[in-house]
Amino acid sequence: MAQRRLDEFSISVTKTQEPKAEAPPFTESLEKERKQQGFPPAVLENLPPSYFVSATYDGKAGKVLIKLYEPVSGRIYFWYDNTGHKPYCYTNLSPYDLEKIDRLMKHPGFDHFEIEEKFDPLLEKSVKVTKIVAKDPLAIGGRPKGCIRDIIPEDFTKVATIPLSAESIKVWESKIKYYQSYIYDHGLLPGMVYEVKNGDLVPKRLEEAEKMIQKIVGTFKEADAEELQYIEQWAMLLEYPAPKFRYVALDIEVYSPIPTRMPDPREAAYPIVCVSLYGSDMQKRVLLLKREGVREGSERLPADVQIEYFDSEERLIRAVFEVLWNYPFVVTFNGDDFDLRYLAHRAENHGFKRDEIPIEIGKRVCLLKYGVHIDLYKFFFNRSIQIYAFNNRYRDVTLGDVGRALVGLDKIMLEKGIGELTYTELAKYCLRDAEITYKLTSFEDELVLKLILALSRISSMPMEDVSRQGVSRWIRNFMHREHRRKNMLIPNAEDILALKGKTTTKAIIKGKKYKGAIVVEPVPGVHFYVAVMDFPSLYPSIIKVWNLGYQSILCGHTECQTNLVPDTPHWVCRKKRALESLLIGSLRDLRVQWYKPKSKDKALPPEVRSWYNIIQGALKVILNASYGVFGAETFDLYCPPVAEATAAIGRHAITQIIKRAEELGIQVLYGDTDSVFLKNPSKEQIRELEEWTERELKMGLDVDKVYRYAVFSSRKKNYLGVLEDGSVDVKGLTGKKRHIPIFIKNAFDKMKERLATVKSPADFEAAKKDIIQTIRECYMRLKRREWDSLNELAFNVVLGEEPERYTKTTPQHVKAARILKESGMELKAGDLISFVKVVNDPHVKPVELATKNEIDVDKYVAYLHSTFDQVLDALGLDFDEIIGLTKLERFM
DNA sequence: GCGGACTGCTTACCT
DNA sequence: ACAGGTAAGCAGTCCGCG
Repeated sequence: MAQRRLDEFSISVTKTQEPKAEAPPFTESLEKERKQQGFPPAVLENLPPSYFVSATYDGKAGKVLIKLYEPVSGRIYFWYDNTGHKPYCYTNLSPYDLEKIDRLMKHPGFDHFEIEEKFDPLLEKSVKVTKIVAKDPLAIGGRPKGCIRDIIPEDFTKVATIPLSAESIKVWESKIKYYQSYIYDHGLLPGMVYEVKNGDLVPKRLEEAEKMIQKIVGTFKEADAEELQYIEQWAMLLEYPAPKFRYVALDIEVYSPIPTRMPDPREAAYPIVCVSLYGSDMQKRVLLLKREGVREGSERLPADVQIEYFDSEERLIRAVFEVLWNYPFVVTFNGDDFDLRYLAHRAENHGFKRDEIPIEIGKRVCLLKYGVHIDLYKFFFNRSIQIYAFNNRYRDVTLGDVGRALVGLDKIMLEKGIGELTYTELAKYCLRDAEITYKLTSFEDELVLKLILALSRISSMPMEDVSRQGVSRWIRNFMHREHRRKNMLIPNAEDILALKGKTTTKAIIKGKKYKGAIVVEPVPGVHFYVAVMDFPSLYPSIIKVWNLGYQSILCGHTECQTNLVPDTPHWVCRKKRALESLLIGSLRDLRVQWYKPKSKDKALPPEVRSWYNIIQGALKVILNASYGVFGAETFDLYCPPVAEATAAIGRHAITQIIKRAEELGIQVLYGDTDSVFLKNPSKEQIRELEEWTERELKMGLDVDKVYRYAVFSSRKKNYLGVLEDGSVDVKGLTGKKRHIPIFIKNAFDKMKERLATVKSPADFEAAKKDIIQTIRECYMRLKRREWDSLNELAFNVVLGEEPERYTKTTPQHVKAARILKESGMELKAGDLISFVKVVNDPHVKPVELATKNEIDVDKYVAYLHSTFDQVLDALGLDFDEIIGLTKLERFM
């Protein structure tokens, strides 16, 4: 019932009668109109419910600027700070001392001092600090020299009346982006709904969402008051509805005299010959530059595509800019480094005035003066997004691969260079790229934008930042937000490290900082009925249950020193909850107890399920990284003993489970980090194990899945399991690695399909025969050189670095890359190298350059051998025997 | 000069 | 710029070998 009301309500607030603010075709009158209206868009005294989508510091105005997206009109409105908030940092020097620092007092950006009482989480007590308030953010930090944050420790040691070490002079919070600091101080929530009333920015309260939040909070019966507070806070961020977005996908094509070379966007030396725009209002436009000697082309484009020819490039660019002044969201694939950068520089080359260019060029990003630019390349490149949000469905971060994997749409292959295409060929090619970019944004009900919105809410970051930065920044920012909310000083990384930096365990891998998880030696063979039990989000659970955080680990109380982390000398505070423990713990609880199950609940309307699915995905990404960040030097709250303690407790937990399972008479076949694979356990045994874990470890242990049967070799992280429904899990086997030749992969997949049909031990005999057949066939085809194309034999390996930067060794793919480079190919880190193994000297060759006869067939047979060995061992088969038989046959 | 044992580098994977 | 653990293949080194 409540669910339904939520839905109705979201309609009345955000349902945008399909925003109809159409992208107007280029007209000079429209541009005039815009100028008359004035830019930025009129700051209204009153604005209907709108989404906080972006924030920045406007240097000209000297104020924070917040961009609000109003979904009914589909427009962006600007709101400028009217509270007089100013940038600042803290120090432990008194104003009296600070006044002695000449360079500070005379600094043009210095404003005034204030004295504040803050809680110092490392000293575990309240302290008086001086707030140094500045006129502009760059005065605090950001300029290479002469910033307030550097001046203080540099100069005070000289003027101090008593000798002081530089380390004892502290400056805090000087590296926080000003608009973030503003967001935290005003308790603003990016991604949420606001109104402007009499010029003030005020949160919009949505009754139905609020009711839902209370309902959710009510289901957490075991949480204490402090935990409930956090659960409620998160639930608010996650329950408020998302808008329908109005956006346009943009892609440009540039003429290049050398077809294989990408034109440099910083020089923008060549003309932009085509721009495609694909809008959420279903506008599809292709803007083409008229050039001499280019033919029309015979193909036709779909009727709903609007083709526009331009005599001058300048007018074409103006038409594109009109669109960039119009849409609230502009989506590109690599627009930061190419499309927008090129457009902006090309416009400069044409003599456009600065305020005619709607693009703000940064070092690594390109933002829009009006709307929000989302660069999907940056977003999909994010490893956490790739793995956890999209389950590794795409492997290369290219428009073609991501498009193929997520929306079933590939790039158009070109046989010629851009300069040699006819107008229609060029239009088609360019439009397809914009179409893929558009569909990557629109698919599954605008999943990508909604995911970014959800992450923006969780992390308190503008959508642009959240889509470009990594998970450690998201986590850092919500932790910073909570420090400010609780009036805690945000500690400096070096202070945390100096006080709590030591690790004590020894990593198995050379060069790592501490010991990680346990992997159980598998029991080789085929096992029927295998139940996999695991701890749902083990590490976040540990952080919650054990109260882990930089404050609580190795705390100052002697009474807590007996609360030891197993396998380490570290102790954990018993008196006060750590922020991280509360934040991560409450997020975990919400995902496990509410969003994950509800996203699959058929009783809920599909829109709610789909939103919940996005939320649980966003939470998954964050939770999966929430332990790792403590062990990452680049994380602002880096605290190695917290990471070490988490892993140690994890080892303890799985060890206890294994011990208990064996005591219950269950055979443990395998286990990794947070899971145990149990051979044919009874219902009672499972229940006992669950109950024991809950009671003794205070953590949940669930049956994650049940394999009809599983195949283990003696290798860890290598197995194959067939589920009840016949689907097959393949983990770590060479046959699924992406670098292996398709030729071998196909044979492996054939075996996999055959294994999926095996239901009982008796079925195995027939399956084995078929598998033998498959292998023999593959072997014979190799020996007889019967493959369709050399591509089938190509290994595909990613170049981790520029080819020249391999100095220690020269791996095969680098050899191939260097050969390619000699033949004029441009190669950089991240490129995929396809090569085959050949008989003659360097023993590798890029596929493009190789011929059939030089293939080293024996190398491929050896590879086939090792790929299949991982499974054959367990099935009691022997590769050599399989091959040997065929040799015998040939003999007879 | 060559092969085997060994270490280290690199990539791709697992949780 | 989340962590550590594992597999595999190859490059490079060292050592013994009349």
